[in-house]
Amino acid sequence: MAATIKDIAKKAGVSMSTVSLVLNRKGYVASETKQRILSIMQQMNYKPLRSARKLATQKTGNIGYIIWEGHFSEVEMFYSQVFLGMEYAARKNDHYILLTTVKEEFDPKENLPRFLRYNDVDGVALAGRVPHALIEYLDHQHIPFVLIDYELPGKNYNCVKIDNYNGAFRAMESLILSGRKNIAFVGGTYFHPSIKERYRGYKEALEKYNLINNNYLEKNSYCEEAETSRAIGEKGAIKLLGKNPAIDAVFCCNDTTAMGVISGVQKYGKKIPGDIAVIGFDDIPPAEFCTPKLSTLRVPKLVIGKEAYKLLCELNDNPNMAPQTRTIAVDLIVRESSYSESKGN
Amino acid sequence: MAATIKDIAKKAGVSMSTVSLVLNRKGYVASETKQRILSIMQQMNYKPLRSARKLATQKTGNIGYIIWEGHFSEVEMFYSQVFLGMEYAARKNDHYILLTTVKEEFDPKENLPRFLRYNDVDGVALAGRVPHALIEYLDHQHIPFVLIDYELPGKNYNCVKIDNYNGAFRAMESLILSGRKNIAFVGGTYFHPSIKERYRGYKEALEKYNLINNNYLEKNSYCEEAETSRAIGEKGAIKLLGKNPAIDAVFCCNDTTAMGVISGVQKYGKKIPGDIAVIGFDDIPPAEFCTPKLSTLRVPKLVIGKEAYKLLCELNDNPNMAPQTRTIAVDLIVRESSYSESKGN
DNA sequence: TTGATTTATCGAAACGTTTTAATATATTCT
DNA sequence: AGAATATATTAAAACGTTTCGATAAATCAA
Repeated sequence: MAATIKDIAKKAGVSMSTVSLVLNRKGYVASETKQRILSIMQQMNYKPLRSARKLATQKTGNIGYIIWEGHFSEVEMFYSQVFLGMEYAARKNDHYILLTTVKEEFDPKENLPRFLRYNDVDGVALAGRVPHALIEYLDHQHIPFVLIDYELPGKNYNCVKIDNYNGAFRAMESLILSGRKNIAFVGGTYFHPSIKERYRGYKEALEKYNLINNNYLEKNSYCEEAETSRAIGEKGAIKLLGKNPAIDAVFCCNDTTAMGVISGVQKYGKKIPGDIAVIGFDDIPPAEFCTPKLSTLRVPKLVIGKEAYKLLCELNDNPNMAPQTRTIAVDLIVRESSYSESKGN
Repeated sequence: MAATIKDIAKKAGVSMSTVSLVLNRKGYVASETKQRILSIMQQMNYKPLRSARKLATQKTGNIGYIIWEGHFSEVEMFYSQVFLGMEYAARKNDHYILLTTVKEEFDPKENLPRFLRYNDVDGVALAGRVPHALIEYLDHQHIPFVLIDYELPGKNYNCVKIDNYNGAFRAMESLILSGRKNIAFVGGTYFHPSIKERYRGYKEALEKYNLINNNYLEKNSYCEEAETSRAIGEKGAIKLLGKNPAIDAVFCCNDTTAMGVISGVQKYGKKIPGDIAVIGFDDIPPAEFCTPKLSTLRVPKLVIGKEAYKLLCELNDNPNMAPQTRTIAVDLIVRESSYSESKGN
C-alpha cells in the first residue's frame, strides 16, 4: 500500500542505495538526482518505516523516562514538565520517549518496565527519587542512564541537577536584605539530596549574615517527615510558630510545602507577607495563582529535560564517557508572599 | 551479541519457524519441544527484537496519546492519570503509549506529531479538547482514534466519556436534599460538551424539585469564560454573590474552578459549608487536601484510560466497527465543603 | 485398509531499511 | 601524463522476525 524505498528508486530510475543515501544525508549524490528523488518522495508521500530502519541500524530509537508512581500520580507537575522538555528535544533526533512508572517496592525480577525487559531503549532518564535497585540494575546492565534531580551519595552517575544550593542562598539573601531575622525552614525529609542542598543554602546564608545564635536552627527548622506535601507544610508551620513566635519568614523546601505553610500561617492568624514572608522552591503553576501569590525559585523544567536528553545522546555516541553532572541555574521570582515593602521598615 | 531466534533454534535442534511458533503461542508444537525451547530461551536470556517483529507483522506496536499543550502544562492532573490508565492497560498487549502535545493553533501540515507524520501508530487517543483540524486529519487518514472526555456535536466518533449528566444530577440532589435552595452554577464556557452536560444535570435536577422560578438560572449561573481555572472560579463566585446574596450552594463545573469558588466565597466573607456548600467535579488530588476539603464527583481516571485503550484494540481487530461511545460512571464523594450537618436545619 | 484429518516441523520468502565494498567517472595534484 | 583523490552510483548482504505452503507422521473414521 504505502510507498517504499523500492518504489521511489524505480520511479527515479536509481538504486535503493541512492535513495537511502539522500534519506540519510550521507555519502555523495549528485544534487540533480537528489532533487529528483526528493520530489518523488514528496509526490508519492513516502514515509520511511521506522521498524525497518531500526532493524537495520540496530538502534531502538527509544528513550525511557521512569518516574516513581507516587510522584506522577500526585500533585507533582514538576516531572511532567521535565518529561515535556525531553519530548520537545527528542523531536529533532526522532527519539520516542517512553514514559512509565515504577512502584516504590521495586524488584528487577518482577516489575521491570517493558522497555527494559526487552532491551528496547537506547537510554533511560530517571526522574526524581527512584528505587536504588533500579539504578543498580541499569548500571549493571550497562544501559546508559541519567538521574534527574536526584543523586546517590558516594556514587558517581550521570546526572542533571538543579542548583539547589545557590537558589536557596539567593532566596535567603533576599529575605535577609529585606529585614527578616528569624527565618524558618520547613522541609520534608533530609533524605532527599535536593532538599539537603536547599537546607545547606539556608544555613550558610544565615551564617554569612551572622544571624545564627545558640539554638536558632533547632527552633526554626521542621524536617521530620519522610515526604513533602501541603499537609506537612501546614503542620510544620503551626508547630514552628508554636515553638518560636518571633518567626518573620519561612523558606520552604518546595512550593507544595509552601502552600501548606501559607495556610498554616493564616490559620495561626498571621498575615503574609506583613508578619511573615514565605518563599517556596520549584515554581509549580499554582504558585502563581494561590493567595497570596507565592514567591519562589523558578526551575526551568523544560531545560532540565532537554539537558537530560542531550546527555543521553552524547552517552550513546560515546559509551565510555566519564559520568558527569550538569547543574541548571534557577531564578528567584518575587511575588506577593515576600514583597519587602510590606514589612514595616 | 544478544541471542536471536536462530541461536535458539540451533541449540534446540529445531527450525526458526518452530521457535517462532512457541514464541507466539500459535500452531502446533509438541509440548516436549515447546518446553525445551522455552527453557533454552530462559537460559540464553533471549529477548525478541521489537523492530524485527514489527517489520514482519506490519504493526507499529504504538498508540499515540495527544493532549493539548495547555492541558498538560497546567494544573490538569486529570489527563496524566488517564494516560497512566492507558499505560497500565497497554502493558498486557505490549503496546507503547507515545505521549505528545499539540498547540492550540494546529496545522496538520506543520505541527503534526511525529508518530502521525511517519504513520507510526496503530491508533490514537485524544485527551480532552483538541484542535478540530487534528480530528479531521485522523478521520480522513483512517487512523483509528478515540476521543476521551470530549465530543463533537453532530459527529459520530469513537469516544470514552464521563457520565457528566448523572454525576451532576446526583450532586445536585445531595445539595437539594440537604436543604439548599439557591444553588449556583459556576462553569467555564458552554463550549465544552462535558460542561454542557454538567449544566444540564444541574438544570434538570432543579426542575425535578421545582426550584426554578422566573430568572433563577440567569441569577445563579456564571458561564462567560472561554476556559476554566481557579482565577475564573473566584471571579465567578464573587460576581454571583453580588447579584444574588441568597445563594446557599455552588455546583462547579470542575474542581479547579471549585477551588477558585472557595476562595471567592471566603473573600466575600461567607463560611463553607455553613453559609454556602460547594461541590466540584473530577476529584483531582488537591481536592482532598484543600481547606475545606472539597466535595466532588470522583472520576475513575485509570478506568477511562483503560477503556480507551481497549476500544482502540478492538478497533484494530475490527477496522470497520461502528463508532461507539462508552460512558464511565462517577461517584459522589462528600467531604467538608458540603457536609449537610453544617447547614443549620 | 484406506482415506481423511489432526498434529508437528521446516524451508524459504517476505517485511523495508542500511551499509559495505565494488565500480566508474570526474577532478585535482605533481 | 599519470597518480591520487573526490564524486556518483550500485548490487547484494544483512538486520531478526513472521508466515505461507509443503511435507510427513500420527490419529481417526469408515
